[in-house]
Amino acid sequence: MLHINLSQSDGVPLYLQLERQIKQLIATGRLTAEDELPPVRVLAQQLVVNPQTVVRAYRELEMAGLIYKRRGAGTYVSAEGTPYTETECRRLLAERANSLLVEARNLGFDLEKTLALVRECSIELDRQKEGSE
Amino acid sequence: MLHINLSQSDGVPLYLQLERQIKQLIATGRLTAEDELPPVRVLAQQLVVNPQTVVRAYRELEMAGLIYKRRGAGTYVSAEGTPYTETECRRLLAERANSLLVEARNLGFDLEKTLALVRECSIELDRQKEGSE
DNA sequence: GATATTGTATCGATACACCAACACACAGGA
DNA sequence: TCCTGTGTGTTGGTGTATCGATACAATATC
Repeated sequence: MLHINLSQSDGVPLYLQLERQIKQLIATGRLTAEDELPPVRVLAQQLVVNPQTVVRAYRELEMAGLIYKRRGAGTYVSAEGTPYTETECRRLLAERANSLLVEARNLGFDLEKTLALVRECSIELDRQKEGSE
Repeated sequence: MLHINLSQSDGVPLYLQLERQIKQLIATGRLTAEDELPPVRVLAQQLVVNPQTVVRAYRELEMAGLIYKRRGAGTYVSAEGTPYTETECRRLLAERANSLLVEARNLGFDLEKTLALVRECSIELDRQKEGSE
């Protein structure tokens, strides 16, 4: 069961959110060569999204060379995955952290208040995760 | 001169990015009642975006009661500016925090490591801020 | 071969961003 | 008083992207 979280309200297209998250799973080795991805219908149902949206994400990932598909069989991680380095991970996350911090600051949340919020969200995420496993 | 930054690549619709940032400017008092917003064409040129995109953002903000428009005159911040309640702020930030956490988790960062990163970024932001003031 | 499972193709509704032409408000001169 | 120019927001139309619904085609399994 992949841990993927899609937001309907943040404006980023669903297929793009999905594509990015799968990319990260591959990049960090949580999905490795020859691992099987869920069938489009299954993942679609899990994410409460149209199968075509998953198809779109899979297609983009295939074009990027990260996965390959075999009709009737399934979708698999290809061997050529090029995981991000630790440094790249930090850079990616730092960008997100920065936009969170800027927005928090604009809304009157200081650092400690923001950190507390992140902690709360983390607990909430864990709770959801447990419930679904 | 409003300093607003739109990203063409993060997937969020331009009008929505614009709308959110103006909302924040109002929420934090950088724009206050009766302040005049730039004409749609001017802001559009500044942001290198179509005037209609600004129109869209202004329209949404007007429907939210945050600004009002006078044809031939301009666009102004309305007096009733109550952009966000404390609850709404939390909800907004919680969404950002969630996407950060999901991405962090996917990239192999646990909670504590993520919090440490956020702290670092905050320090870095402060340093930049000092430099530019 | 028959059937289930998987990905694929096509179409429609809606949203986004752009472009061009329009309509209103105001100021200043005839 | 009228006209006209400039500045403002407004309206309608086009192309592309997103997302969904449905029917299709290839492969695996028995």
